[in-house]
Amino acid sequence: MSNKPKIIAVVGPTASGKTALSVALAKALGGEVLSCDSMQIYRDMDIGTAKPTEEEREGIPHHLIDVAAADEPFSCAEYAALAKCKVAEVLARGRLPIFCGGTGLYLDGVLRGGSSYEKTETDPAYRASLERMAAEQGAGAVHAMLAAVDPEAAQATHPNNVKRVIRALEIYHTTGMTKTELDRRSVQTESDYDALVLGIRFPDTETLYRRINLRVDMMIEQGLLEECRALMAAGVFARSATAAQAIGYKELFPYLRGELSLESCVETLKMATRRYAKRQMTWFRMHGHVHWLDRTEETTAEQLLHMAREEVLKFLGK
RNA sequence: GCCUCUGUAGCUCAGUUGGUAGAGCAGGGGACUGAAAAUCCCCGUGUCGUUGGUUCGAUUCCGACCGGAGGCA
Repeated sequence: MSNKPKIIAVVGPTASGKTALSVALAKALGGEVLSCDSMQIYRDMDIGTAKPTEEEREGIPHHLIDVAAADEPFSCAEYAALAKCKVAEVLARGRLPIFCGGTGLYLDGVLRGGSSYEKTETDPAYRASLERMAAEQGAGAVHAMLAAVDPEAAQATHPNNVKRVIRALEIYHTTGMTKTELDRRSVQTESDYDALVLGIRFPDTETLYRRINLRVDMMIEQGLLEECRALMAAGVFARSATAAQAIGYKELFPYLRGELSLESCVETLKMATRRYAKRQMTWFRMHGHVHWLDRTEETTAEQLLHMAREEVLKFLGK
Protein backbone atom coordinates (compact mmCIF):
# COMPACT_ATOMS: atom_id res chain seq x y z
CA MET A 1 0.00 0.00 0.00
CA SER A 2 1.54 3.26 -1.03
CA ASN A 3 0.99 6.47 0.84
CA LYS A 4 1.47 8.59 -2.24
CA PRO A 5 -1.34 11.00 -3.04
CA LYS A 6 -4.06 9.48 -5.16
CA ILE A 7 -5.04 11.26 -8.34
CA ILE A 8 -7.33 10.48 -11.26
CA ALA A 9 -6.88 11.15 -14.96
CA VAL A 10 -9.48 10.99 -17.71
CA VAL A 11 -7.91 10.54 -21.14
CA GLY A 12 -9.03 9.58 -24.64
CA PRO A 13 -9.26 10.99 -28.15
CA THR A 14 -10.79 14.40 -28.80
CA ALA A 15 -14.56 14.57 -28.79
CA SER A 16 -14.84 11.42 -26.70
CA GLY A 17 -16.60 13.17 -23.81
CA LYS A 18 -13.71 13.63 -21.38
CA THR A 19 -14.82 17.07 -20.21
CA ALA A 20 -18.34 16.01 -19.27
CA LEU A 21 -17.12 12.88 -17.55
CA SER A 22 -14.50 14.62 -15.44
CA VAL A 23 -16.96 17.28 -14.31
CA ALA A 24 -19.45 14.56 -13.39
CA LEU A 25 -16.76 12.68 -11.49
CA ALA A 26 -15.65 15.84 -9.70
CA LYS A 27 -19.22 16.50 -8.61
CA ALA A 28 -19.75 12.94 -7.46
CA LEU A 29 -16.47 12.62 -5.59
CA GLY A 30 -15.54 16.08 -4.44
CA GLY A 31 -12.86 16.79 -6.99
CA GLU A 32 -11.37 19.58 -9.03
CA VAL A 33 -10.44 19.37 -12.70
CA LEU A 34 -6.91 19.91 -14.00
CA SER A 35 -6.87 20.34 -17.75
CA CYS A 36 -4.17 18.36 -19.52
CA ASP A 37 -4.34 19.96 -22.92
CA SER A 38 -1.52 21.67 -24.75
CA MET A 39 -3.85 24.18 -26.41
CA GLN A 40 -6.41 24.98 -23.69
CA ILE A 41 -3.38 26.42 -21.93
CA TYR A 42 -3.80 29.46 -24.16
CA ARG A 43 -6.04 32.42 -23.53
CA ASP A 44 -8.37 33.60 -26.30
CA MET A 45 -8.37 30.22 -28.00
CA ASP A 46 -11.70 29.00 -26.72
CA ILE A 47 -13.97 27.57 -29.38
CA GLY A 48 -11.29 25.83 -31.41
CA THR A 49 -9.76 24.14 -28.39
CA ALA A 50 -13.18 23.06 -27.06
CA LYS A 51 -12.37 24.78 -23.80
CA PRO A 52 -15.11 23.98 -21.26
CA THR A 53 -17.55 26.89 -20.92
CA GLU A 54 -18.78 28.22 -17.58
CA GLU A 55 -21.98 26.18 -17.98
CA GLU A 56 -20.05 23.04 -18.80
CA ARG A 57 -17.87 23.46 -15.72
CA GLU A 58 -20.96 23.38 -13.53
CA GLY A 59 -19.22 25.24 -10.76
CA ILE A 60 -16.31 22.82 -10.53
CA PRO A 61 -12.94 24.62 -10.31
CA HIS A 62 -10.83 24.11 -13.46
CA HIS A 63 -7.08 24.59 -13.46
CA LEU A 64 -4.32 24.85 -16.05
CA ILE A 65 -6.57 26.59 -18.54
CA ASP A 66 -5.77 30.10 -19.81
CA VAL A 67 -2.39 30.14 -18.12
CA ALA A 68 -0.50 31.57 -21.08
CA ALA A 69 -1.00 34.23 -23.74
CA ALA A 70 -1.66 32.78 -27.16
CA ASP A 71 1.54 34.20 -28.60
CA GLU A 72 3.71 32.76 -25.82
CA PRO A 73 5.62 29.57 -26.44
CA PHE A 74 4.77 26.93 -23.88
CA SER A 75 6.24 23.53 -23.20
CA CYS A 76 5.73 20.23 -21.54
CA ALA A 77 8.26 21.05 -18.82
CA GLU A 78 6.46 24.23 -17.85
CA TYR A 79 3.20 22.35 -17.80
CA ALA A 80 4.56 19.63 -15.53
CA ALA A 81 5.92 22.16 -13.05
CA LEU A 82 2.65 24.10 -12.93
CA ALA A 83 0.59 20.95 -12.70
CA LYS A 84 2.48 19.68 -9.69
CA CYS A 85 1.81 22.92 -7.83
CA LYS A 86 -1.86 22.68 -8.69
CA VAL A 87 -2.11 19.09 -7.53
CA ALA A 88 -0.61 20.09 -4.20
CA GLU A 89 -3.12 22.92 -3.85
CA VAL A 90 -6.10 20.74 -4.64
CA LEU A 91 -4.90 18.07 -2.22
CA ALA A 92 -4.40 20.71 0.47
CA ARG A 93 -8.07 21.59 0.09
CA GLY A 94 -8.88 17.96 0.72
CA ARG A 95 -10.22 17.46 -2.77
CA LEU A 96 -9.50 14.90 -5.44
CA PRO A 97 -7.33 16.05 -8.38
CA ILE A 98 -8.85 14.90 -11.70
CA PHE A 99 -6.70 15.42 -14.77
CA CYS A 100 -8.66 15.69 -17.98
CA GLY A 101 -7.20 15.95 -21.43
CA GLY A 102 -5.79 14.42 -24.54
CA THR A 103 -2.17 15.54 -24.48
CA GLY A 104 -0.47 12.32 -23.50
CA LEU A 105 3.00 13.78 -23.29
CA TYR A 106 1.90 16.41 -20.78
CA LEU A 107 0.27 13.80 -18.57
CA ASP A 108 3.45 11.75 -18.72
CA GLY A 109 5.39 14.79 -17.62
CA VAL A 110 3.27 14.90 -14.48
CA LEU A 111 2.97 11.18 -13.76
CA ARG A 112 6.46 10.08 -14.69
CA GLY A 113 8.51 13.22 -15.15
CA GLY A 114 9.63 13.45 -11.59
CA SER A 115 10.73 16.50 -9.72
CA SER A 116 13.98 16.83 -11.64
CA TYR A 117 12.11 17.68 -14.79
CA GLU A 118 14.02 20.91 -15.17
CA LYS A 119 13.20 23.70 -17.48
CA THR A 120 15.55 24.12 -20.42
CA GLU A 121 16.00 27.18 -22.54
CA THR A 122 15.21 27.46 -26.21
CA ASP A 123 17.36 29.32 -28.70
CA PRO A 124 15.33 30.46 -31.70
CA ALA A 125 18.33 31.75 -33.60
CA TYR A 126 20.18 28.47 -33.21
CA ARG A 127 17.09 26.58 -34.28
CA ALA A 128 16.75 28.76 -37.33
CA SER A 129 20.34 28.16 -38.35
CA LEU A 130 19.87 24.41 -38.06
CA GLU A 131 16.66 24.61 -40.05
CA ARG A 132 18.50 26.44 -42.79
CA MET A 133 21.19 23.80 -42.73
CA ALA A 134 18.61 21.04 -43.05
CA ALA A 135 16.96 22.82 -45.97
CA GLU A 136 20.23 23.44 -47.79
CA GLN A 137 22.26 20.34 -47.02
CA GLY A 138 19.51 17.85 -46.27
CA ALA A 139 18.17 16.27 -43.12
CA GLY A 140 21.09 13.87 -43.01
CA ALA A 141 23.56 16.70 -42.35
CA VAL A 142 21.82 17.80 -39.15
CA HIS A 143 21.38 14.22 -38.05
CA ALA A 144 25.10 13.60 -38.57
CA MET A 145 25.80 16.59 -36.33
CA LEU A 146 23.68 15.03 -33.61
CA ALA A 147 25.35 11.66 -34.08
CA ALA A 148 28.68 13.36 -33.39
CA VAL A 149 27.63 14.76 -29.99
CA ASP A 150 24.93 12.36 -28.86
CA PRO A 151 25.05 9.04 -30.71
CA GLU A 152 22.36 7.52 -28.54
CA ALA A 153 19.80 10.22 -29.28
CA ALA A 154 20.75 10.11 -32.98
CA GLN A 155 20.17 6.38 -32.95
CA ALA A 156 16.72 6.83 -31.44
CA THR A 157 15.63 9.60 -33.80
CA HIS A 158 14.87 9.03 -37.47
CA PRO A 159 17.02 11.34 -39.65
CA ASN A 160 13.91 12.71 -41.36
CA ASN A 161 12.48 13.81 -38.05
CA VAL A 162 14.29 17.13 -38.34
CA LYS A 163 12.28 18.80 -35.61
CA ARG A 164 13.35 16.28 -32.98
CA VAL A 165 16.92 16.18 -34.23
CA ILE A 166 17.10 19.95 -33.90
CA ARG A 167 15.56 19.87 -30.43
CA ALA A 168 18.20 17.39 -29.27
CA LEU A 169 20.96 19.59 -30.68
CA GLU A 170 19.39 22.61 -29.05
CA ILE A 171 19.43 20.92 -25.66
CA TYR A 172 23.12 20.28 -26.06
CA HIS A 173 23.70 23.82 -27.28
CA THR A 174 21.85 25.54 -24.42
CA THR A 175 22.67 23.24 -21.51
CA GLY A 176 25.99 21.73 -22.50
CA MET A 177 24.41 18.39 -21.67
CA THR A 178 23.33 15.83 -24.24
CA LYS A 179 19.67 14.91 -24.47
CA THR A 180 20.58 11.41 -23.43
CA GLU A 181 22.18 12.70 -20.23
CA LEU A 182 19.28 15.04 -19.55
CA ASP A 183 16.79 12.22 -19.99
CA ARG A 184 18.79 10.01 -17.66
CA ARG A 185 18.79 12.71 -15.01
CA SER A 186 15.10 13.47 -15.20
CA VAL A 187 13.73 10.00 -15.51
CA GLN A 188 12.12 9.06 -12.29
CA THR A 189 11.03 5.48 -12.08
CA GLU A 190 8.90 6.17 -9.04
CA SER A 191 5.99 8.48 -9.73
CA ASP A 192 5.09 11.16 -7.19
CA TYR A 193 1.51 9.99 -7.33
CA ASP A 194 -0.67 6.95 -7.18
CA ALA A 195 -2.71 7.53 -10.32
CA LEU A 196 -5.74 5.88 -11.85
CA VAL A 197 -5.95 6.59 -15.57
CA LEU A 198 -9.39 6.17 -17.10
CA GLY A 199 -9.67 6.17 -20.87
CA ILE A 200 -12.72 6.64 -23.03
CA ARG A 201 -12.56 4.41 -26.06
CA PHE A 202 -14.81 3.68 -29.04
CA PRO A 203 -14.88 0.06 -30.23
CA ASP A 204 -16.53 1.37 -33.39
CA THR A 205 -14.30 4.08 -34.83
CA GLU A 206 -17.13 5.42 -36.98
CA THR A 207 -18.99 6.47 -33.83
CA LEU A 208 -16.06 8.64 -32.76
CA TYR A 209 -15.66 10.07 -36.25
CA ARG A 210 -19.34 11.04 -36.34
CA ARG A 211 -18.87 12.87 -33.04
CA ILE A 212 -15.79 14.65 -34.37
CA ASN A 213 -17.52 15.80 -37.56
CA LEU A 214 -20.50 16.99 -35.58
CA ARG A 215 -18.36 18.91 -33.16
CA VAL A 216 -16.48 20.69 -35.91
CA ASP A 217 -19.79 21.80 -37.42
CA MET A 218 -20.84 23.06 -34.00
CA MET A 219 -17.61 25.00 -33.55
CA ILE A 220 -18.24 26.76 -36.85
CA GLU A 221 -21.78 27.61 -35.69
CA GLN A 222 -20.43 28.93 -32.39
CA GLY A 223 -18.20 31.40 -34.20
CA LEU A 224 -14.88 29.67 -34.74
CA LEU A 225 -14.28 31.72 -37.87
CA GLU A 226 -14.58 34.98 -35.97
CA GLU A 227 -12.33 33.73 -33.19
CA CYS A 228 -9.72 32.67 -35.71
CA ARG A 229 -10.00 35.91 -37.67
CA ALA A 230 -9.46 37.95 -34.49
CA LEU A 231 -6.36 35.96 -33.49
CA MET A 232 -5.00 36.27 -37.01
CA ALA A 233 -5.63 40.01 -37.04
CA ALA A 234 -3.84 40.34 -33.70
CA GLY A 235 -0.82 38.64 -35.25
CA VAL A 236 -0.84 35.89 -32.67
CA PHE A 237 -0.09 33.04 -35.05
CA ALA A 238 2.75 34.88 -36.69
CA ARG A 239 4.41 35.41 -33.31
CA SER A 240 3.92 32.00 -31.79
CA ALA A 241 5.12 28.73 -33.22
CA THR A 242 3.07 26.78 -30.72
CA ALA A 243 -0.46 28.18 -30.95
CA ALA A 244 -0.22 28.32 -34.73
CA GLN A 245 -0.12 24.50 -34.71
CA ALA A 246 -3.52 24.19 -33.09
CA ILE A 247 -6.06 22.19 -35.03
CA GLY A 248 -9.11 24.29 -35.69
CA TYR A 249 -7.23 27.40 -36.72
CA LYS A 250 -4.50 26.60 -39.22
CA GLU A 251 -6.99 24.70 -41.38
CA LEU A 252 -9.10 27.83 -41.71
CA PHE A 253 -6.26 30.12 -42.80
CA PRO A 254 -6.72 29.39 -46.53
CA TYR A 255 -10.39 30.35 -46.31
CA LEU A 256 -9.73 33.51 -44.31
CA ARG A 257 -7.09 34.52 -46.84
CA GLY A 258 -9.61 33.96 -49.63
CA GLU A 259 -7.71 31.06 -51.16
CA LEU A 260 -10.08 28.13 -50.62
CA SER A 261 -13.78 27.62 -50.03
CA LEU A 262 -15.11 27.29 -46.52
CA GLU A 263 -16.44 23.82 -47.34
CA SER A 264 -13.04 22.47 -48.32
CA CYS A 265 -11.36 24.00 -45.26
CA VAL A 266 -13.96 22.52 -42.94
CA GLU A 267 -13.43 19.13 -44.59
CA THR A 268 -9.68 19.44 -44.00
CA LEU A 269 -10.33 20.43 -40.39
CA LYS A 270 -12.47 17.36 -39.81
CA MET A 271 -9.85 15.18 -41.41
CA ALA A 272 -7.06 16.70 -39.31
CA THR A 273 -9.10 16.12 -36.17
CA ARG A 274 -9.79 12.49 -37.06
CA ARG A 275 -6.10 11.89 -37.64
CA TYR A 276 -5.26 13.55 -34.38
CA ALA A 277 -7.70 11.25 -32.60
CA LYS A 278 -5.97 8.30 -34.22
CA ARG A 279 -2.56 9.45 -32.99
CA GLN A 280 -3.96 10.00 -29.51
CA MET A 281 -5.34 6.46 -29.48
CA THR A 282 -1.97 5.08 -30.53
CA TRP A 283 -0.32 6.97 -27.68
CA PHE A 284 -2.76 5.91 -24.98
CA ARG A 285 -2.95 2.34 -26.25
CA MET A 286 0.79 1.94 -26.05
CA HIS A 287 1.58 4.10 -23.01
CA GLY A 288 1.09 2.81 -19.51
CA HIS A 289 -1.98 1.14 -18.16
CA VAL A 290 -5.24 2.79 -18.99
CA HIS A 291 -8.50 1.49 -17.58
CA TRP A 292 -10.66 1.64 -20.66
CA LEU A 293 -14.31 2.56 -20.65
CA ASP A 294 -15.94 1.43 -23.88
CA ARG A 295 -18.41 3.82 -25.36
CA THR A 296 -20.90 3.23 -28.17
CA GLU A 297 -23.48 5.41 -29.87
CA GLU A 298 -26.00 4.34 -27.21
CA THR A 299 -23.87 4.90 -24.12
CA THR A 300 -25.38 7.69 -22.02
CA ALA A 301 -23.43 10.13 -19.88
CA GLU A 302 -24.95 8.48 -16.79
CA GLN A 303 -23.77 5.03 -17.83
CA LEU A 304 -20.28 6.34 -18.51
CA LEU A 305 -20.18 8.04 -15.13
CA HIS A 306 -21.35 4.85 -13.49
CA MET A 307 -18.55 2.81 -15.08
CA ALA A 308 -15.96 5.43 -14.17
CA ARG A 309 -17.24 5.85 -10.64
CA GLU A 310 -16.95 2.15 -9.93
CA GLU A 311 -13.32 2.14 -11.04
CA VAL A 312 -12.52 5.20 -8.98
CA LEU A 313 -14.16 3.91 -5.82
CA LYS A 314 -12.29 0.63 -6.17
CA PHE A 315 -9.09 2.62 -6.64
CA LEU A 316 -9.73 4.81 -3.61
CA GLY A 317 -10.48 1.74 -1.58
CA LYS A 318 -13.98 2.80 -0.63
C1' G B 1 -30.52 9.04 -84.00
C1' C B 2 -25.24 9.33 -85.57
C1' C B 3 -20.00 10.36 -84.32
C1' U B 4 -15.91 10.87 -80.82
C1' C B 5 -13.89 10.10 -76.10
C1' U B 6 -14.39 7.40 -71.56
C1' G B 7 -15.38 3.21 -67.71
C1' U B 8 -8.74 0.22 -63.64
C1' A B 9 -8.03 0.59 -55.35
C1' G B 10 -12.94 4.55 -51.25
C1' C B 11 -11.52 9.18 -54.76
C1' U B 12 -8.40 11.31 -59.00
C1' C B 13 -5.80 8.91 -62.54
C1' A B 14 -1.30 6.02 -64.78
C1' G B 15 -0.16 1.37 -67.17
C1' U B 16 0.10 -3.44 -69.51
C1' U B 17 3.53 -3.42 -77.95
C1' G B 18 -1.75 -9.76 -75.00
C1' G B 19 1.36 -13.39 -69.69
C1' U B 20 -4.36 -10.74 -64.12
C1' A B 21 -1.54 -3.92 -62.49
C1' G B 22 0.75 1.12 -59.73
C1' A B 23 1.07 6.40 -58.14
C1' G B 24 -1.08 10.61 -55.41
C1' C B 25 -4.90 11.57 -52.02
C1' A B 26 -8.11 9.14 -48.48
C1' G B 27 -7.63 5.08 -44.99
C1' G B 28 -4.89 1.73 -41.53
C1' G B 29 -0.69 0.49 -38.19
C1' G B 30 3.42 2.40 -35.41
C1' A B 31 7.37 5.71 -32.87
C1' C B 32 7.59 9.65 -29.54
C1' U B 33 10.40 12.72 -22.04
C1' G B 34 11.49 18.98 -23.18
C1' A B 35 7.89 22.82 -30.11
C1' A B 36 3.41 17.14 -28.93
C1' A B 37 -3.48 19.60 -31.61
C1' A B 38 3.54 19.11 -33.43
C1' U B 39 7.02 15.82 -35.85
C1' C B 40 8.43 11.26 -38.04
C1' C B 41 8.32 5.90 -39.89
C1' C B 42 5.77 1.61 -42.22
C1' C B 43 1.47 -0.51 -45.10
C1' G B 44 -1.44 -0.82 -52.05
C1' U B 45 -5.42 -7.83 -54.78
C1' G B 46 -8.50 -4.60 -57.02
C1' U B 47 -14.82 -9.31 -60.34
C1' C B 48 -9.03 -3.69 -64.58
C1' G B 49 -18.00 -1.73 -66.50
C1' U B 50 -20.98 -6.42 -68.34
C1' U B 51 -21.04 -10.12 -71.92
C1' G B 52 -19.62 -12.83 -76.28
C1' G B 53 -15.40 -13.69 -79.81
C1' U B 54 -10.11 -14.26 -81.41
C1' U B 55 -6.01 -16.63 -78.66
C1' C B 56 -2.42 -21.65 -75.24
C1' G B 57 -3.69 -17.16 -72.46
C1' A B 58 -7.61 -10.91 -72.60
C1' U B 59 -7.78 -5.92 -68.07
C1' U B 60 -5.03 -5.13 -72.82
C1' C B 61 -7.33 -6.79 -79.59
C1' C B 62 -12.53 -7.23 -82.02
C1' G B 63 -18.15 -7.11 -81.47
C1' A B 64 -22.52 -6.18 -78.71
C1' C B 65 -24.68 -4.22 -74.45
C1' C B 66 -24.90 -0.96 -70.06
C1' G B 67 -23.08 3.69 -67.47
C1' G B 68 -20.61 8.77 -68.01
C1' A B 69 -18.70 13.20 -70.93
C1' G B 70 -18.59 15.98 -75.35
C1' G B 71 -19.82 16.98 -80.59
C1' C B 72 -23.22 16.82 -84.95
C1' A B 73 -28.15 16.73 -86.03
